[in-house]
Amino acid sequence: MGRGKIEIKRIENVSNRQVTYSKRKNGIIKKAREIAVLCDAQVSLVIISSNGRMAEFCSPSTTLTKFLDRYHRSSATKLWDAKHEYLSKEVDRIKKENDNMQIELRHLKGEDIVSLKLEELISLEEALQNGVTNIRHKPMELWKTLKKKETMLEEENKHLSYMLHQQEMAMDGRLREMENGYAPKMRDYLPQMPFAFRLQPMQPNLQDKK
Amino acid sequence: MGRGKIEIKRIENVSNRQVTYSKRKNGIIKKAREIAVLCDAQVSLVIISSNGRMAEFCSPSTTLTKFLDRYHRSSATKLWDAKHEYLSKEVDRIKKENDNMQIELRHLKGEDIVSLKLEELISLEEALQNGVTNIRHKPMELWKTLKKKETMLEEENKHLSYMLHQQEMAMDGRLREMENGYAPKMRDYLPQMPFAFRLQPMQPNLQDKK
DNA sequence: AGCTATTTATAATG
DNA sequence: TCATTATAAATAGCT
Repeated sequence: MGRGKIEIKRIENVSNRQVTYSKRKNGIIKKAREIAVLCDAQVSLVIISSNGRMAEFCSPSTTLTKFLDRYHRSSATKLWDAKHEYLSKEVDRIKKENDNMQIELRHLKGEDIVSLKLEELISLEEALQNGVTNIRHKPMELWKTLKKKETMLEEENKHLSYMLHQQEMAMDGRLREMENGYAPKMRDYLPQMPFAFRLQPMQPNLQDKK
Repeated sequence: MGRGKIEIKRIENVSNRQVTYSKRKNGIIKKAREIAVLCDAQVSLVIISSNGRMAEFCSPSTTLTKFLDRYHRSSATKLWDAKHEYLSKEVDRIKKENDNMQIELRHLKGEDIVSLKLEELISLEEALQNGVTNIRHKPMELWKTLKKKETMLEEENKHLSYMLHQQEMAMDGRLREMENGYAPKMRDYLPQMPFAFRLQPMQPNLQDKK
């Protein structure tokens, strides 16, 4: 359509090319508007010239974004998704990491532990015990105190046993001696003996010991 | 360009509209290809008909994505960024959540606690103690066992003290009785007495108690 | 779908 | 760049 027919191939003459671009750009935009109006179609047309200038047409009441959303929905291509793939994967990865930490947290707080295997439970217990140990050594101190109390009581116990043993021996020795002599058999009236003497209490004062 | 001139307004006759759409769609796509080739331009053309079918042209060697990247770069609009905004914010939000959980985990594991305030430390300790309590009650059982041992030992202690007391009383009573009679003073040779009698051990077998 | 009269777009030119 | 114009191309209405 012009003074002469032209072959459809790149126009080498720069100014000729620019002129043709300008004319045809207007032409195609007009056509885009016409088809949009006449046929009630949605049209997105973007043209970038060889020197980088951009022109666009978008059918009325359609922003390019809305339009591309629709494009995405009706198109089988996943070009749009490809652009989002990295971010989406990142989101998924971090969400998974999040979930695992949530679970670990819940376990450390002692919730939801029925699902754990025995080994997991053991290492979890270790982790907790370490936590207990490390946090200003407070729980550890309680633990040590209790342990110390135990040791102390055991020693006290041994001591008392020893004392009791010696007493019994002494007593028995005396009784045997007496059996050969004058006094009645001690064993026979030990139970009925009055409880008259005050004894220094042998159990330690647990609160004062360190 | 046709048998008659037409006004550029929506064609009400449906089949007419569809025919015109089909013809003009081919025309505009041809024009798009021509301007792309002739003028070395990049063209994106997407048309969606009123009945939802989509047609597109994209200049050779330009995927729509690449094209839109270029569009984005040369355009002042932030349409593309807007699409990314949600995902980016999501990433940031979850990363922050992640960090907080990492910190909480470290604290529960007893690391990095110098930075904590006292109240935080206390509630952390409580959380840990709860964890210890709840995990299959194992630490709790240890705790209870130790406590039970303590109670047991204390009772044993009392018992032994009582026995010792009674023995001493009995002994003292006997000795006083003897002092008035024939035997030498018991106290004076108690220490040198032989350890001949076997005594039933009074301390409980700690392993067997429940 | 084709055809074709007619309109429209535009290449060449000034 | 802009206007003109000859001519190619597109297409409305018809079959």
